[in-house]
Amino acid sequence: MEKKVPTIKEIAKKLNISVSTVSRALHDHPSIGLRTKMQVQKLAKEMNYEPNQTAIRFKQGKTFTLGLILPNLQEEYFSLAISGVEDTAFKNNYNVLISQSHDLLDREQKIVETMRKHRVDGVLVSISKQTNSIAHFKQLDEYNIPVVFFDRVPNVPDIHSVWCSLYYSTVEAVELLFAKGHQRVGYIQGPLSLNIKNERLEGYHTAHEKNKRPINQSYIVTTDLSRKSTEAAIEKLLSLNNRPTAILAFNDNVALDTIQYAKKKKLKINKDISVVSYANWPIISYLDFPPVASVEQFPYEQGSRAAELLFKLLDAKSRESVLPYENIVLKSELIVH
Amino acid sequence: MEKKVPTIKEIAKKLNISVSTVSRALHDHPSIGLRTKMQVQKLAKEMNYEPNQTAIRFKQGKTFTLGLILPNLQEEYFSLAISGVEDTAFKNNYNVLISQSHDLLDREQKIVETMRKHRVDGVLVSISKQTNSIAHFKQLDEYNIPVVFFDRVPNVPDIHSVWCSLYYSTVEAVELLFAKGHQRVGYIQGPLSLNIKNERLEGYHTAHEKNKRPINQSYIVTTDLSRKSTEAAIEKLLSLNNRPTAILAFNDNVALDTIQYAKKKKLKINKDISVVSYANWPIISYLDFPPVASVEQFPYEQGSRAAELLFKLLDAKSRESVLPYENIVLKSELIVH
DNA sequence: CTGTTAGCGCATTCAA
DNA sequence: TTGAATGCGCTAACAG
Repeated sequence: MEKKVPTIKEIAKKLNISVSTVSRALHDHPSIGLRTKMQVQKLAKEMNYEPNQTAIRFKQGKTFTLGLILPNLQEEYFSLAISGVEDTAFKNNYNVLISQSHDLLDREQKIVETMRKHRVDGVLVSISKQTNSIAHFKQLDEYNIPVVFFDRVPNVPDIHSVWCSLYYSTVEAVELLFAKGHQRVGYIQGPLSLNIKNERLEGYHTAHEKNKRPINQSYIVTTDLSRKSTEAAIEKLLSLNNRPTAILAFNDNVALDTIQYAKKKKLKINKDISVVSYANWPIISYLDFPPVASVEQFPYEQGSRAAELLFKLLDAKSRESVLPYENIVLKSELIVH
Repeated sequence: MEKKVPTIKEIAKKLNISVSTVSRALHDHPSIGLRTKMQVQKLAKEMNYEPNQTAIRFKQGKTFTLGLILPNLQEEYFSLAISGVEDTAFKNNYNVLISQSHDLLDREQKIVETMRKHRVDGVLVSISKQTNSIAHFKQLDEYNIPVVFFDRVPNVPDIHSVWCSLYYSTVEAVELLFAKGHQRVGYIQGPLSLNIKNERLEGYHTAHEKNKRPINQSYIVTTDLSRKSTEAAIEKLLSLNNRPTAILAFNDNVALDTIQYAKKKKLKINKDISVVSYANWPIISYLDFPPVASVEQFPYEQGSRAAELLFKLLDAKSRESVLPYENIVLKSELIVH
């Protein structure tokens, strides 16, 4: 009942040749006679021979698997990144082992441990919002497992990374709001751990400077991304004497919470208050009053570029060479709705 | 620079004992002297010994990996299912290899091939909407790789499956609409391939019968789940003389398209027309006019139950026994918003 | 209670 | 151009 999976040994026996010849024939080794090679390949196909991956992995000391650590899978943003990683991995005949940190540092640390034990060949990671040290990733160096950070990248030197620069789009976004006549633009920033490359804030500043507008520090508030915290933040903004008429929200999630809260407070969206946001979820097209614009960060491309970089590192490693740290920066785009 | 990973051989040498003794000691084999066992375990810890998974996989002829095939990862629904599968897999020290069929039959077939080549120990699948034959899954039987279908389950005998029954919730949903005074309830059904266990339709019928309402066949329309098709379907309903005042939508996606289209046609949601839907996306809480109710299908639980069933099958297999086909049916719940 | 041995499937080195 | 032999790390059958 169980179909027996053939091995090179059986092919060898049937053809009365040695296993090494079979192995070489199957790999198009140059020093194999055309006749034998053809014979072997023909029989292999007939017998439905398929190399035993577990054996190869064992022999090569590689798993042909890369670990992908994400904060979560719920956000479509990350699931698009997965597709980018998977497509690239597939092209390289690699598997992807996905794990969610659920934005918890200790889970992230455990995942790294698990992946190391499973001997993944390399790791791609978008860090959790609690991650304030990357010691657990640095530890992988000792095992010669390369790591590429992407999207959510820690602000430390000597790492490989791929991320999307938000600076120019942010300037553009704030200037768009100015152009629409908004005098006072608030900014709801995310947790500091995710803000280390504070490009949103820099862009916010630049836009104000370029347009000779003063910055009111009370227009800048912070959320830890929980709904409650976001509501507290927006509440702070709305209760100001001269409250902002437009808001730059850390991401679409924050934007949604902001919009909902503002509506609850009887504010008319896009009239009393406008929102610009980051991420560009497809879902926002279903909103009655969507953000006026979104900053697209190309998660699919970030994922595939990160995977490509990782394969470059793996390739170098197999040639016993070491590449310098590389930091790839993509450019975001402002999408006006 | 590269940290050398110790093996049992080295432990054995250091203690002047044999590798098999080390192996047994590490596995708490009963026939090992307490002293030696302690010694071994102590040294192993000191040396940071970690068993080489690739070697074990090779030796055992197992990958300790299960394949998970999903239509896509974008829908939060499926990402919750992933979490259910992963948590259960983790408890069993298994890895999960995830792939997306993107609702295409040929991709699904290729994925099955790939997973077989990678020698996954078992497969979990929620079929694509094009899947009209499960020959590619049946083929896995010959390799003794068990398959569990879940959520989107084909309507054929002799399979293992886990799904969520929608019948009672659908009756409840339609009766809720009746109770709210709706005389005419339309139904936008999905593609036939996903409708084989037509529980939505059955529930729709039952509710009408129970309440002695005739069924108007023109109130039942079909979408292939693309936006265009959904719009055509709702257009059909809205252009009827006696158009429905409430709609049962195949899922939240269809519900969103329906609501948006109705708004475009200047209908007041929840007044001129109400919607009930399946899936209960968190996102709908952000809508100004969400569906009046949703049928929750517990994707996380479906995923974990499916994984548990698969492990039961794997366990039986390792004992050379074969279990009868099992079909686990969960019950959906109507969530009124 | 412990050691010896064999072997999983494959790639590869060395020898012919 | 091909074959024989080796070993990757581990488990388990068999022997003591």
